[in-house]
Amino acid sequence: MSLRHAVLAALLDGEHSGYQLTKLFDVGVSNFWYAAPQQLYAELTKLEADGLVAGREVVQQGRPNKRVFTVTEAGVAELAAFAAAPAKPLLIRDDLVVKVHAVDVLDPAPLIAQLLERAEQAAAKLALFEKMLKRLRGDRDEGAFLREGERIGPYLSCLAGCRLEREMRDWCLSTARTLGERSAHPGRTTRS
Amino acid sequence: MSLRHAVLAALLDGEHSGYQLTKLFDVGVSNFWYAAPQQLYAELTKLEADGLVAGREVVQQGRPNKRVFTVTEAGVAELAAFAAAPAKPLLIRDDLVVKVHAVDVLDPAPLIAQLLERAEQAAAKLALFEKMLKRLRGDRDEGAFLREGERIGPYLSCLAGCRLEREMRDWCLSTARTLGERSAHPGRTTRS
DNA sequence: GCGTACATGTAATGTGTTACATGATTTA
DNA sequence: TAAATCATGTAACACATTACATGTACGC
Repeated sequence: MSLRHAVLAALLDGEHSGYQLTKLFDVGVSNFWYAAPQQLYAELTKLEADGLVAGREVVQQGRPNKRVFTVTEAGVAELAAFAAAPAKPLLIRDDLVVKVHAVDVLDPAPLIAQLLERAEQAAAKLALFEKMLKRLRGDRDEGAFLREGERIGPYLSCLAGCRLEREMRDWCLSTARTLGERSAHPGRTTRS
Repeated sequence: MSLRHAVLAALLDGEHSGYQLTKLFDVGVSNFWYAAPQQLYAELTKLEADGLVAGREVVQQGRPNKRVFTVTEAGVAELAAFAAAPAKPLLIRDDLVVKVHAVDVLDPAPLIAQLLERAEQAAAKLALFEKMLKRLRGDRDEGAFLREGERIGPYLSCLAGCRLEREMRDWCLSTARTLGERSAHPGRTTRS
């Protein structure tokens, strides 16, 4: 039941439509929550019915109209209750690491390809996150910004995203290298 | 539908009962897949029905009997098909980072407590993983083991777990410090 | 006798994913 | 005119979580 809190937290950054949230949650790991587009539309409907967000129609030229949402006072209260409650443990599920775990009975070639692809995706996200950090802190350096900035939440969560993506990239690259070298010099008994 | 592959991968490490898998998946992030106990029992039943694992009754003294499972040839084939298919993107969901994202409208005190608690948990897991790495590589150094070891999959996935837990620990500590210092010296306009 | 660890499940509920459906407007 | 982006949803299905249920055996 905490998709709603993730949505509320995302809406603190400003008014957004369902579609815009889709994009934010697609980059997603930035705020450590993944959600599919359809989940977001459904959740926004529920949140509005519960009075935690307020919707507003925005008429656009050249594009379909959209509804943008803001967090209400009740929404902030809900977030406060959520933050005070004990945090659930991190939920993580990753195909790729499972495959690597099983690599000894598998053909390593497709895995190496997938690791390199994932490394690239991670590098791209990292670049995106670092750009966002720069934008958030403006001309201040990080220390000063974290001491004096008015809004540091998104910056701090983005730092977490950076750490994750950096490690993901490096792990993928080093794992791909290890597997590649073993394929090139199979100095051990072949299994299967 | 890849809980089954995570289970198959875990069973490559040796015969395990449902209960034992419960413990492995509870430490869990080591192989980057979280699953609740009830999921595992259900999945094992299905896997056995599909012929991907073989169960064997183990009679114990002083304890209830248990059924342990091994991956069959069909199971390995299933894993191979899984590994060859494109990997799904990493799925991550973390309450705690969502809370930090929203910290600017919240009371930071309970959050700081949660961050420190999480840091401790991460440190404990890291220690566990590092012990496991030592056990897996034996007396060889890492480079030699990765070049010459016969079974490196679990080692590589455990390295990923180490990276994640190390970063989680450091991020939690540095975020808690930042929030703590701001509470101590509120040199900015108070909101709300 | 009580709590903890071992050991395994069923059933109900809640959440998330996938497929389908629609339609405007912009760029190639 | 075909594809891409913007924009929002419904419905069916798959999956995960929670609560409940049961029972052995060990150590305190």
